[in-house]
Amino acid sequence: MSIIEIIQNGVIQGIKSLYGADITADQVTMNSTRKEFEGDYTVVAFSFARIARKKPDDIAEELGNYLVREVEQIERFNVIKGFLNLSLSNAFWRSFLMDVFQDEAYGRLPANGKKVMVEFSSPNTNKPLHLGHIRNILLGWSTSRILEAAGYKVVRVQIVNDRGIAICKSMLAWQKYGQGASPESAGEKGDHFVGDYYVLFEKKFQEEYKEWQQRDEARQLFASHSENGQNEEAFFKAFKNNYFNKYSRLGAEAKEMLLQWEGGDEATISLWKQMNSWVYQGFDETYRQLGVEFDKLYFESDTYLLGKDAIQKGLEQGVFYQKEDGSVWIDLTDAGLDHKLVLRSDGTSVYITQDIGTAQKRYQDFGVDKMVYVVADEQNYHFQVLFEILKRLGEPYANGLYHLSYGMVDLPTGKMKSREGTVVDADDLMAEVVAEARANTVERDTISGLSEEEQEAVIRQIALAALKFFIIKVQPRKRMVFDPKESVDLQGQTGPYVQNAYVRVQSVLRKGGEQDLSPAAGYQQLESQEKEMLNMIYGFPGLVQLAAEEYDPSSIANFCYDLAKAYHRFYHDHSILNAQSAEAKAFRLQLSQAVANVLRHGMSLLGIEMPERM
RNA sequence: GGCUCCGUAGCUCAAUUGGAUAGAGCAUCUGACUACGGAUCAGAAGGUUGCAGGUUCGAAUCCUGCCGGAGUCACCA
Repeated sequence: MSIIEIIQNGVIQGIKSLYGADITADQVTMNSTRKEFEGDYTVVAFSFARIARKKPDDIAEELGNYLVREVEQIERFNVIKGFLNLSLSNAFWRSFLMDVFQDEAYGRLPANGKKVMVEFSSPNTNKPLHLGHIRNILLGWSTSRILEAAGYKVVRVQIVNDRGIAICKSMLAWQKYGQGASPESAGEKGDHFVGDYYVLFEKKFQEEYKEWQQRDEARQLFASHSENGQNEEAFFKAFKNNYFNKYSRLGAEAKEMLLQWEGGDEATISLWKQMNSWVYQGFDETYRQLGVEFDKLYFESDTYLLGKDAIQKGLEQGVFYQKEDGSVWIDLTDAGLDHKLVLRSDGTSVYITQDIGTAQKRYQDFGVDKMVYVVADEQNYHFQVLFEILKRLGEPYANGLYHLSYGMVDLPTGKMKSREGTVVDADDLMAEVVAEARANTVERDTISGLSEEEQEAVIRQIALAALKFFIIKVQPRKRMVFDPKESVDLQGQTGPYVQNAYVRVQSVLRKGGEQDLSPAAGYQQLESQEKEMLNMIYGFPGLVQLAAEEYDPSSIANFCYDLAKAYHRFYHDHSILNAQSAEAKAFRLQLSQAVANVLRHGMSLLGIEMPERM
């Protein structure tokens, strides 16, 4: 039983014995005592005022006396304005520390026998990954790590959007203008190489469009279609898609290519495979740099026809209804949603059809209890609809579906816009933070004793810690502003700050960790800062549980920062190796080790590594 | 326009899910080791938590109404 439960039970029994009332554990509001007061845990007495028909202060006083008398671990209490602050005994903290300080897996919860799938990244194959993907990937990866630590078996997947008109544009541009070039011949990463052809297509298309706008055909269209007062520029901007579909030569060629792809044309398929394989090589490199991997990749080219069977079955069950034109719909108005099309009148799929089929396939493949989709918040409505449909189809995993929705990443200058060239490329960004970390490390000259490779590894660890922490510390739901200048900061509330606390511990342990730590058992007067850290460490497993339940890695990041901060302060205020007694020294070495373990574990849940020196 | 999310210090973010005097970092200013790593620590300054009501012993948090921002409302993905 945790100390929190022990206290809660004590309170329940105390209320019973003092006032003859029965209460439950969730009626006992408890939290860690705030730093400015003495104590470890605080029980709020206000809620008992009605039951006991006494003033909160009096209740707290009586309850405090009861708890000190009846609960072994509680040693003292004080009452301030209806808050009962409880101090645990030094013996309790000492034995807790003794139990955990060598446990590197502390915070890992026992296996719960459940399996969860986490889908993240899910890029298109026509251009390289950017900052938005990075937030997605870091959220997906850290969430999957946290779920693992909370006892789940985790399957990491992505759905690769490898088909459609976009990749055809890249293919067509390469075919027309590429002259047989390859990433090798161009000396370029595969995903960037293919992305360049996508951009080239857009450029050529714009040129074609501009030229067409001067022709009679276009002039007449503008004259007859332009709404009252709409100027030429606005008209042609709005008309772009129409032009692509009905008039453009390049558009027609791209669409023709898509048809050939769908028809299984050999040359087209072979070109498609070639282009995509270049892209995958590029993606793999980016994933490797970020330190993430997947258990299984789903490709849209395999799944885009899935789901039709499910629609048919649902139609028979009456979940869906068919209109006269043959299109199939679902009425979700009683769930506060809308009518939604699930199959076109020509019998072809829409996006959601595919998602239904893919969910079913995944369940067949892995038999998961839960599925988490890491997708930006622009698709909130889509996932509400999808989950409601899967529920009505009676899918066994329907209650375990979760859309891990996250806000878009903005730049200090505003939104990222590909057309304005403000999109922050993932590879460029990583190179930038590494360069910054390298410059800093060289200037500090702290690790020049290490080999070249070791130095480079440490620099990368620092750089990625800065980048990852900067992004993960923000709650997923919130939109965030990404300032590239701040993301390479290595001081303050940053990943390297947390790493530095860990590195300090390692340095101390190298100098004094070999000795016998058993005198720690005789350490009597714990400092408040020591208890503060122990209290935080004590709460770590519960936080892992909570972070898993709420799919919220930011809480782990903030915890790591708070613990590192507490350690930095302690380290400054108190001597460890030159402590006043052998008991204090041993205890502090244990405590340092415990802090380091929790920091390393906590940061590993975010996909952040700890260097031994920095 | 309907629905959803967001609004906290100049800036970037917290706030133990309704608890105590709303906390950190950055930026600004001032300090700290003849000491275990200064990527550190301490201090100053910075707030009507968008606004107005309501519920409550207690509200940044819950309810209502406004204001501002974002997203979405395709036989697109």
